[in-house]
Amino acid sequence: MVMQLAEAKAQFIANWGRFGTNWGINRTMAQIHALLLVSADPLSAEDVMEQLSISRGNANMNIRELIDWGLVQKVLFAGERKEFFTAEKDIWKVARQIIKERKKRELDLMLPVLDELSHVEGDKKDKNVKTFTDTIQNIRKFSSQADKVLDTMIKADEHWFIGNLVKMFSGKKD
Amino acid sequence: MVMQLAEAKAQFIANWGRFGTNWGINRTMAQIHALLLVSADPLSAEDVMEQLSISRGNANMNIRELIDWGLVQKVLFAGERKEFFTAEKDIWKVARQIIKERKKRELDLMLPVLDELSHVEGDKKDKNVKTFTDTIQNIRKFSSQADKVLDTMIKADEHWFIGNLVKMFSGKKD
DNA sequence: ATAAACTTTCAAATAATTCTGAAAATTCAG
DNA sequence: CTGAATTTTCAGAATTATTTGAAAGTTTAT
Repeated sequence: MVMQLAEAKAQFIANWGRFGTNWGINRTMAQIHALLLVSADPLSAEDVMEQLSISRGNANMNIRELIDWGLVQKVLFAGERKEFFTAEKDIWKVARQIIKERKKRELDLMLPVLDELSHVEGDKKDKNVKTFTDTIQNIRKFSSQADKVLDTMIKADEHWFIGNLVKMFSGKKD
Repeated sequence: MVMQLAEAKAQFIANWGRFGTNWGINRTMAQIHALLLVSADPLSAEDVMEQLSISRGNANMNIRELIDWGLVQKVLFAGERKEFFTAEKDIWKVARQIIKERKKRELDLMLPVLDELSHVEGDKKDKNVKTFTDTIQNIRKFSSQADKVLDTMIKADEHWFIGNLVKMFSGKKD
């Protein structure tokens, strides 16, 4: 079955919105992002309000949030008073930006907490103490490995990264 | 500063819970998971209710959800009528299980939608049509690459996987 | 079969999040 | 400056998500 652009766009926006809620992002923010991803030209706040049937305040706040995340940019046109907004369309760049921000907001906050928690006072023979310290260590090790891998991804060029993964995954157990 | 076990445990549970909400998981579910992660022995529903000050219904529903996710198992003791629960403590296994489930619940649902959306009717010269189809294609390509990488991770053994990543990231631009 | 022990369900209550829209603030052309 | 155009703010409303707890359901020992 073949769709018209308007219907396909609506579908994409709805799905991207639903998807977003699984990632701690609110539905509207994800929908605005989706709308900008598939719009050829920058849109004004009014365009966004109309196309998604949302209020001015809501549009404003969520656009600001998208700008904070580095996923959307302001665009100004000569002679136009209004601000317009556009989204980065290269998905590899989008993914890297999201990884970068989430790492900053989550992993970088979690690591010091784990360090703190690894100094627990108590009898090493107590199995509850042992389980606690072992689990925290385990998480700490995992997290700092993830930290390194993510840092590399953030800096990586798409082709280099994907090329390496292909090499890695096609070579079986080498 | 050195903490007592009880305090450290409370801190860990609180942080893991806060963390979870960024991942589309509700706070209580993440807290129960945290509690089980640092408990040496399996806990009963009552233990969970008491230690987290939550109701029976809440404990029951969230434990079931954790079981659905494959992160928690029921444990029965001979002669005991009550059910007990325990969590997998190896974080690499936990991460793989989460990847597996999220892939099933998200990526596997998204891919067919993207396929559907890639058949848009319309003038190829229309830049809105072009932007739409290009963006969808871009996302599709990215998603199916991610799909392959995640499948490999799900099957991978920790040492093989980490070993390869280290090789990949220490070799610079080879 | 009975009943105690335990688990599950789910309607209603509560809490958390998101959204609205009008007012305040800002910007800028004239 | 002035005031029209535009953006930002935020208290209250609306919506959505989570939690409670009592009743219903299930299991098992006797």
